[in-house]
Amino acid sequence: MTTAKDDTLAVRISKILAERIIAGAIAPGVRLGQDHIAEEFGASHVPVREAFRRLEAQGLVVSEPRRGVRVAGFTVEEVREVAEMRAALEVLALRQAAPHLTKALLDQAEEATRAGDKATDVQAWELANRHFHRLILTPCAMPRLLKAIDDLHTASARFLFSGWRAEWEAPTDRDHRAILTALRAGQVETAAQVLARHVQAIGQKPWQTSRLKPAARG
Amino acid sequence: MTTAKDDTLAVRISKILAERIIAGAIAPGVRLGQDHIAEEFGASHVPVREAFRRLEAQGLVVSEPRRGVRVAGFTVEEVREVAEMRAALEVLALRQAAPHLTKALLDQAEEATRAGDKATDVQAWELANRHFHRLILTPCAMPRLLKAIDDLHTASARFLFSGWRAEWEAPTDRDHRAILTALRAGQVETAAQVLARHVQAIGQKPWQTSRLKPAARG
DNA sequence: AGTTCAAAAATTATCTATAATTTTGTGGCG
DNA sequence: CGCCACAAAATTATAGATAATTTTTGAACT
Repeated sequence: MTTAKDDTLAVRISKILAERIIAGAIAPGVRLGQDHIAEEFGASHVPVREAFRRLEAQGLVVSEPRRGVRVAGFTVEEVREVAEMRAALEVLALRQAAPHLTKALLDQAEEATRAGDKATDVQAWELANRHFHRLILTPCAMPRLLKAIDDLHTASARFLFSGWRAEWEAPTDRDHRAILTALRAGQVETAAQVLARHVQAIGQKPWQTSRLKPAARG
Repeated sequence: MTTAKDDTLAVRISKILAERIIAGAIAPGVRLGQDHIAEEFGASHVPVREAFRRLEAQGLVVSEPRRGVRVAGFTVEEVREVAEMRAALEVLALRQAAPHLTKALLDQAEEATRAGDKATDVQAWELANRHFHRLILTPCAMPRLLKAIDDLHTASARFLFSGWRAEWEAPTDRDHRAILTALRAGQVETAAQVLARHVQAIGQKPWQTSRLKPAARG
């Protein structure tokens, strides 16, 4: 599903590397050697370099000239930053999307929420969660905005998958339902406010108990 | 100033191309042939391709697989979209920056406003305008947010330089002064609201009289 | 023993040349 | 007039080589 056949090789490599980084298979701070990656994919270094540029634009790796690229680390501040940006942009998207929301779309969104209820692992839940957000935001018809939100969502998924949270169900799904209720009642501003708090909360909760440490390895 | 000596060749090429696109030297829709560009810069196609990926991430070009890249066009809807995104993100940045704003910074911002008053061409005014926004937003200390705002500002500059506006001074500078007054009085929310309207207005005004046409060439 | 400096190794960044795939343009033919 | 085949051009990808820079290694010296 993720790797389309008509994509360019650089795009395919970047998608696979992105999946690994998001899933935590490659730790933050680890260096990605271009020859090493090229050899693994049976490719030359040229498409690998292009893949690096794509990942850099997404914020998944950082590149220092003549020093190669390394997996981006994430501090508490960066997690908060991504959450705040998501909140600001998703609220904008929701306000613009609201007039175009149909009953059918809201029903689909409710189904996505139920799918989140039934999820037994983080991956499945995250899939349903992303689906919910996309369903209610896409009708804004602002491609640049949606792309930006999607990249931020990807960054959020990194934090989610790093294994610090066991209670990802209850509060989130309650928020989802409150958003849908408000939207059905035509109370767009209420929905936007709940959405803002909902997204911000994702970036704030876990560090009350456990602290996320960046990888020591260089 | 724009091209640092220790930058990689791909970065230098992308910066020069970005300047041309922003200045309107290359029209929207025009195809950028990699060999053509490579020859002009006396480089090979490898760094040129990497430069394309950077420009793509900034939204200055669009890339279609196996078809090369072309300068991104901008429709009325896209201009609005960029303005709305800027408004949302700059408001967020201002709220976070407000507690760290010092009198010295606000004085600098006022000086930037005065520089905008004295500007005789669009380029000089845009430089002062960007300086003003950066001064009051940078203290938020959120690098990802600031980078996103900067890219959106670049996109705004494209519209500004496309020659549709002769009256770029009066209302903007009035807004700048209102923002500074509110900030000095500690009225952050007021400042944020003026900033939001101010940025949104940039994307709304000109099309009441003259309409921007995309390049006809395909 | 620890620090500093220099040589060596590894890696990045680039170029040249070439092949493969795809798009595009042209011309003929039904 | 439309459609198919063929040719030309451009993008995408590979391979090997070279220059420049960073990192590592090792040895001399205090």
